[in-house]
Amino acid sequence: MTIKEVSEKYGISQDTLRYYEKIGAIPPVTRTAGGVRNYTEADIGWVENAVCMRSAGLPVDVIAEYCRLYILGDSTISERHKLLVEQRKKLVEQKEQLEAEIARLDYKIGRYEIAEKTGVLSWK
Amino acid sequence: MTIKEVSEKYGISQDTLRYYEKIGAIPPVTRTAGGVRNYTEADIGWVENAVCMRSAGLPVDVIAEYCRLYILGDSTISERHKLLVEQRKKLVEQKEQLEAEIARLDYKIGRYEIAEKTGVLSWK
DNA sequence: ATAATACTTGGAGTTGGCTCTAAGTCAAGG
DNA sequence: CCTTGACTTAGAGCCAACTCCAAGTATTAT
Repeated sequence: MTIKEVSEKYGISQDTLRYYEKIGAIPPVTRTAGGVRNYTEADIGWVENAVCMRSAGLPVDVIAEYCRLYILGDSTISERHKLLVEQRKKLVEQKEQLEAEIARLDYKIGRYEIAEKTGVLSWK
Repeated sequence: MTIKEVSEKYGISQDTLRYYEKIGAIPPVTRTAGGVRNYTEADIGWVENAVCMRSAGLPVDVIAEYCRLYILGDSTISERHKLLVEQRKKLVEQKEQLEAEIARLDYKIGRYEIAEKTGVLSWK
């Protein structure tokens, strides 16, 4: 698969794909004899991994660190495990923040709906 | 309340408080005769609003826009309502992204736990 | 009154994550 | 072979959200 196809498949720019490779958020991509990127299924799996992690807000350096450990082989299994658990914890915290803010907004929105019916906004 | 106290109360820097005021994410803060910030309860309410919204990832320009509309008065009630509803929608989408990624991580973490028990990591 | 500390401002610098540019190379159609 | 368009690189530029800095003013303790 060409960089263009992968870019379209995941809705990210070709620049971003090259950037992820440069910083190590995905391992070096397979190339043709001429040096052109030719993504294999495995390469695409790594792209998908990076895209999912980013869409949840994981920083690129964490993704790169995971990737680096993976390349180092089995001796890094427990480190990778630890990294994933840490990141999971952060995501759960973020989710709780989001839920709290959604609840806050719901309260405010409720007030606005009353205000629009009655013409009175009884607060700040 | 001084800027230092507010900063400590909410765990954000004095620089950030001044920055929020400069860009309009909070309305102009009450001052002493000498020009020193002296946060009233109302000012603190706005700070809390900004901190909550930011912690959920709402961009500062949206917070500033809400604040601007608020200052314009009752004629902007329906606009403010709309803004809140839009932002709520974005937060719900983010939350869904987070949940999906947490589930993905749980799957991976499960694999690592099996790997650490059996010595086999049966995948990539 | 004076020193030490906390505040003020405008503006420059930093970080993360892209995004764009320039100059050159590769691949397919005519 | 030659053109056209997609690809390559290193490196510069951009945006959001701070964060820091310098130079000056205010407040507090002695």
